[in-house]
Amino acid sequence: MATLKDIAKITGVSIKTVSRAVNNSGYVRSELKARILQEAGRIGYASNRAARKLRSQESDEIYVVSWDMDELFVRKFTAFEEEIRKAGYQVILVSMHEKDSGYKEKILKQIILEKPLGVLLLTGRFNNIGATLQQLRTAGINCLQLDTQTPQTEGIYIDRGAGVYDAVMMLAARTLGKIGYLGISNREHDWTRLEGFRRAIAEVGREAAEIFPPSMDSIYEAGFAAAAMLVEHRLAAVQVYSDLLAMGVLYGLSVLGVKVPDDILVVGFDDRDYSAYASPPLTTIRQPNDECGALAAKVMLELIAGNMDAVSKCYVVPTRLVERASTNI
Amino acid sequence: MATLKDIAKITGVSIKTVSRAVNNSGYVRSELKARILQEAGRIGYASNRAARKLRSQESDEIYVVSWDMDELFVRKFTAFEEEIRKAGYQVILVSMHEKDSGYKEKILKQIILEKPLGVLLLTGRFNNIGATLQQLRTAGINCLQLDTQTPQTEGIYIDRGAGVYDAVMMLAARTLGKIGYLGISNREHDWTRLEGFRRAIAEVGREAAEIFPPSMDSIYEAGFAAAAMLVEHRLAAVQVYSDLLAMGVLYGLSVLGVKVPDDILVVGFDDRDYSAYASPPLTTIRQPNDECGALAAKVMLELIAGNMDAVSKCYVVPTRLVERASTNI
DNA sequence: GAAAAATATGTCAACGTTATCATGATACAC
DNA sequence: GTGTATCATGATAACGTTGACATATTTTTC
Repeated sequence: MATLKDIAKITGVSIKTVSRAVNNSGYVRSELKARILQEAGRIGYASNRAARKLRSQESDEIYVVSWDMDELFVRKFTAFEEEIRKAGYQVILVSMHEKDSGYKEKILKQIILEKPLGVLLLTGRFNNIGATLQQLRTAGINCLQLDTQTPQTEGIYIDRGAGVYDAVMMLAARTLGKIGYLGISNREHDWTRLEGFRRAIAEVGREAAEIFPPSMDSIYEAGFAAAAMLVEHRLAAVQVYSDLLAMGVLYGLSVLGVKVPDDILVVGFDDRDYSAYASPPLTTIRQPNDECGALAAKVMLELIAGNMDAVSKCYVVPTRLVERASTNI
Repeated sequence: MATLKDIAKITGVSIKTVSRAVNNSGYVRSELKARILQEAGRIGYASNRAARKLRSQESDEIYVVSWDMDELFVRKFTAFEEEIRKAGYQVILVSMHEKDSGYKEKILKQIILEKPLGVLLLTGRFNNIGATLQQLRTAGINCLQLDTQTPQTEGIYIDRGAGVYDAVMMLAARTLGKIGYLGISNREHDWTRLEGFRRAIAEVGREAAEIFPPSMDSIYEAGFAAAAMLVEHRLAAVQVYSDLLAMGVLYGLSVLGVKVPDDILVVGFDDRDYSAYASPPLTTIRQPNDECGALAAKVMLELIAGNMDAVSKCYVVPTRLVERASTNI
């Protein structure tokens, strides 16, 4: 492998000068720099990351900590990774899908030990994400969470209320009957969606119903069971809490012989992969996970650049309504 | 951060002796070693990976190269990652979802430059995966592919033919009518499934049909359009090439007013996340992606341990039939 | 035209680890 | 008792890079 020493020997200057040239730091005559860079390219020089890290005591690695790698995670991650890699840094993914709880602490210690350039917590499942962030910050590590669930004073937040508002306004324009909201019980972050629903209903002055199915083993089953409730309420349209719940609803309705969209319009939330493949394909409110990932990368790069107040801002990302057959009368 | 030097100072021995103790290499009096390790634990010593890599010229990093991170990939990856991390190595994920083709070569060069302990190619989309493997091997890097698609003389391979055979035998036991196979055109690796279908049909001596829908923009649409073909053939049951294709089929059938499973039994292939959420939930042949990932880790660890012929073996992994409502008469 | 500032290069040491070689011990054989 | 393994430790030098500091040279400033 080619080293700075090799280039120094070839060009007849000191190692330090070569270092300055390839790192674009300090002063080097532009003509000399050009010659050095040319030689470097010729012999295929690439900086030894281990040596650089050892000496400079700073790394070019950004850790992404995940809990479960579902598709929503993947969308965020790939967007983040692409942006970070473009900026010349390394992304290291660490997943924590481990059973015992001590594992989390162990991994976290390992990460702090590596003194990475940054850490992105890409999971809402940290039972104490605030404390973890604090722990990283006191260790002097740039860190960021990407939760998007709860409205926050800082961080990246998807405006779910506005998404639901838009969808319900669309439903109101397409039907004359009663519009329902199918939620899930006991979930705090359901609130933002419900708020959007109420705002839209108040604006159009339409008859409405808020339905909360009893919780079951799986969200899908809850949706299946809830289909009968929708029929009872004689809804013309329904906004469902999530795509997964909506999938259950679609199955339940088909078993009951209720046609979508002929008898009832259905809108989901998330835009999961499967929503496009449902029977019928599901209209849904797309969570812009890729945008969030890219945005997180941007904030991280700002942080690395020393712009510390980038993290204390609140970024609100809008959703997008994706219309498919389930609302297409 | 605590270093070997610190421990040496405390215990009053040389750095090298401490190094020997913590690395369990060379000779150290057992009583002294115990004392050193105790001190190391007390002050929270952890080996500096950068320094170790620089000096020893060998790393503890295993790269995983992916193309697209779909859920099947995620299942393989998480299983692989867990096993490798348990063995004390680092896993670094590099995704190549980049447009320009030169990108692949660039990343590959970067990886080789890092001289990692191993590389796992976790993608079938390398247009020349054999050459890439060769390139890595000549660079002296332990490497492995995890394609699972095509039957190979070496590597890990999912026995798709046997999976389809099992499913069709189940269908034959549940119905008396004609059984169909819905494939996709122009795909070489369709062959293994078709072979399984034919073997089962030959065994039960049942009337059968092999149907290949015209290719469309998306697999899902192709399935939707193919529903009519299934009806024309008056099939009692159908084995579909993939879950995605089957999702289209289910939608097409529902529009045509054909009931699943009352009028026709449907079996997919893959066990994607969405299959459990279809209308009705889809019986499918599960690809054991997690097992494959764990197996790949095992082979990789063998390779690292110097057991070079571990990679030249062929590992065949069986599928598993997951029965859901779409075949539940 | 002298002082100050910017430009341009080099020397040396250090980051924390491991490899090489050297040096004692201690044990065992003949 | 001498020779040869085995056991046990240390001194020193790397690995490739960058930081601190030194030293020229050129340019700018008043």
